[in-house]
Amino acid sequence: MKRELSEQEIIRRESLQKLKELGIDPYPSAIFEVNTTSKKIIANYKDNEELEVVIAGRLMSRRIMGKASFAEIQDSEGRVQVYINRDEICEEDKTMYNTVFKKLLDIGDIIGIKGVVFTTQVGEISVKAKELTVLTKSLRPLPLPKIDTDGVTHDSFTDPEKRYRQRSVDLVVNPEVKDAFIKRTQLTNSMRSYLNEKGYLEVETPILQPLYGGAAARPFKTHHNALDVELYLRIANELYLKRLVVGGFDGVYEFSKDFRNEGMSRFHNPEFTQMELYVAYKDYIWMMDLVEEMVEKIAIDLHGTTEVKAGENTINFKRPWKRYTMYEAIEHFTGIDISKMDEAKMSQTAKKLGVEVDKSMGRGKLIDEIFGKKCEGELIQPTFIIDYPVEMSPLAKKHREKEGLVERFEAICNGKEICNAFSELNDPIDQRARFEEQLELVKRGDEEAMLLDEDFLRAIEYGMPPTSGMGIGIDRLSMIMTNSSSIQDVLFFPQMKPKKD
RNA sequence: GACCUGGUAGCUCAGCUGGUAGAGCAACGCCCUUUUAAGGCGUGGGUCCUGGGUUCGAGCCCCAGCCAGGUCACCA
Repeated sequence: MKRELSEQEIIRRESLQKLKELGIDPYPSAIFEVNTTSKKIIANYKDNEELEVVIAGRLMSRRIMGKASFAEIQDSEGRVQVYINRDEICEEDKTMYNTVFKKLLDIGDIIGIKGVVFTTQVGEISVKAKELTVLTKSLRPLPLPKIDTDGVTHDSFTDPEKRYRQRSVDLVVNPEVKDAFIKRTQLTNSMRSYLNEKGYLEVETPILQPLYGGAAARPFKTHHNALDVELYLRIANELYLKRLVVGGFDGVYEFSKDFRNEGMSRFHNPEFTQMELYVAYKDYIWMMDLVEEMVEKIAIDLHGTTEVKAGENTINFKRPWKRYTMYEAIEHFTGIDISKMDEAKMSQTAKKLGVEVDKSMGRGKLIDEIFGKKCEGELIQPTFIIDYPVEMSPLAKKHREKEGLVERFEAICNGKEICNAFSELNDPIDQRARFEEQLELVKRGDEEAMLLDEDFLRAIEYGMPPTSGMGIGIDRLSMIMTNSSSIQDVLFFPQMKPKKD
């Protein structure tokens, strides 16, 4: 597996060798004690102050003018210019400047600078180097975008394939990419602290499961050698969290990586993150209030306001959000009241609305299709859609008043579902019947129908208190909160096809 | 999965109607002690995504494939 090295890589390896010959370790082990950052230097420097600093980072540009040079160092917070004068970093022996800095260092190398902050004649806050330390030699040339005085970027590294496949490089040369990921972590921190303040317990449940459940999706299959059993990667954590509610935890939540063996798109990655929450003695109406409050708080924590820009739209998470029943939403967007229609009439109506129908579709599926085609994309401001057909929701409790519906809601925002919740079905006899209906679907070839989980049924036969449960898509919410149009922009390492070569 | 677009130097890209493979930056060499995307002068660098085909001749045309992006479908 020998790779042909490019000219520039060969040169860098030769420089590496020469550094070693000069007795300089290109990969030293000792601590390099940094005492500030680029950002702090620029923010805090006052003229005429004798400020000694030690910084470290990547060498990102070099302007050599004989015996003096300017370079830019990029650390975790930004860049600062360094002034390197031959006679300031060298005593008698000028090797450190003439050979090491000018010849053997390359853009991308990680160096440490000890020096004094000053302002150049042109007025740029810089560090005058007194000591230069090689911390890591870089063996590959970085793609190197440059920004000119008009703010125009030249040679920017934008090829999405290369960016996603080589995120390390992307982060080095496009530091603004970091911002979305920092926001994403702030989002989960904000959510976690909200839930903790409410007294709910963060837990962990299995990713490797003998039976998958809790959602309608095709799973990834794997194999445990020692036990010689097939296992599945979880598609949801619902059934395990409910077992914990049976066991006496009244409020549990989990941030979970879930895995679905389905198509990919800018909204779908095979592994994605959800937060699921289950609270005993509550119902779905109560949960709507919680979702509103929590997401509003997240928007404020991240942006200092409830208004968030997402593409063309400005989304306002301020409470209260609009609430429509599914029938109301359909009537609102199509002008047709389908609530009293039978299956035949509804099928006709769907066809008229341009929805593709086939004979296998029951009433519930038709409603869902009409909603998906005619309403979901129109809902830009956060909106709750309430009361779903029972056929689509085998784990939700039947509606306390409305025949054929369940107590379920989704939160829709920017035309996409971000949250799904219901009053959890805790009647074990009904739950068994619903699983059996799902099994009928499996027999008819539905690859996404749920499996009957006997162990879960046994748990709720002991009695699960009335419970409200909710799942919220962290990737989708992150996309909205960071104004990203693709899920790949909020995942460090989105799934890509392996390169064949 | 379908359709559209793209894949050329380390990076960003040009390459006409099929006729010797190009530019800027980066690299390398020399000069230069406060510069600002790019100081000056000079030099080297290519599996034109892969495999077939047409042709005297293919980066360009044709076929098949790989990878990516977009749109749609699928995915509550």
